[in-house]
Amino acid sequence: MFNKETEYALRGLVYIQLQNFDGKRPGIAEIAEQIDAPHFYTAKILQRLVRQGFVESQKGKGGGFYFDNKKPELSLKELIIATEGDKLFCGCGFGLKQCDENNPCPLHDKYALIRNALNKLVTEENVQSLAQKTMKGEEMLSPRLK
Amino acid sequence: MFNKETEYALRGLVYIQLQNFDGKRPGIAEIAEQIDAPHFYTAKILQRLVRQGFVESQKGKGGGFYFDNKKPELSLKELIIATEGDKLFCGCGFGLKQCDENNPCPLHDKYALIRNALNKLVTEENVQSLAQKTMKGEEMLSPRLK
DNA sequence: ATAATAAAAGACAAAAAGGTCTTTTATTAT
DNA sequence: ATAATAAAAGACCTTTTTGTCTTTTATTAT
Repeated sequence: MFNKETEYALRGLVYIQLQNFDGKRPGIAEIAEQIDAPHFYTAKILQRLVRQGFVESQKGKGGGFYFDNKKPELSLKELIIATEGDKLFCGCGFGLKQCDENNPCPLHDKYALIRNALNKLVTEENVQSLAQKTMKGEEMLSPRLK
Repeated sequence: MFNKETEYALRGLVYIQLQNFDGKRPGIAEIAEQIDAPHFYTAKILQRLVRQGFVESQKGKGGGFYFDNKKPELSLKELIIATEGDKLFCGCGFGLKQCDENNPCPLHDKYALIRNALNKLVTEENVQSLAQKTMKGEEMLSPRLK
């Protein structure tokens, strides 16, 4: 469904938030290892997210990544649109440039229902809500990490 | 959602079925033009589908592509799995190798609902049912083609 | 038989996605 | 001040996806 970049970004950010809850600011090496993602690629992805203002970072000793509590929660939709665009949320299942109720592809009616459900999911859920689930329950960020 | 290969395969096969209903067997050039897809790439994709037995072809004068009426209808699920694998139907939204009810990622519960709905859609719908919709109604295969 | 036709096969290439690594810059504890 | 630390920047590479084109093979109408 999502591409690798989105998957690593999702897992990475949730891990950062999870550590933040605990008063810690994890570094790249720790993050990549814990979410089972390629070290340098994860670094590159997080750098982009920092530049876009989705997450903050601190250089130097004791540095790492963290969320600015003054900023609103980061919805999955914002994040996904930033990493892979909005095709998933607006695009036609058949790949038509123009496809809507008035000019539907043969898949439109049923596909639109699923697309709407997906929209709802990524609008409602955010990095913080997912981190909370991981903290409270059995949810996990990698096969190794509880 | 789907990759280009899947999109072209879907549109191409529905167009073939649509023409078959009309007693015709369209050739590559016609198909590619009508579904607004790259000529040679469409050819390559259809060749693969022929080799896999999803659709039939006839070389030489008067040749073209057609469906074998003796074969069962071609579900979208079979087709999609052939073109891009089953990640969409089994994979974890977070990209975890192992993620299920017992060992869920933080997105699992809500994501599984959507994945199931998608499964239902592609299991119920098939190339023939989509072609019928296109024939009867306002559904279209390309912005140009009704 | 022959010519015309149309798919099959496969080489090739551009673009995008995914990934690695080194160097630079900023920060901070000492 | 300095050394250690950690992110930022950016060059570079590999693989996959997407796309193009030429040559070959099969079929059929004549």
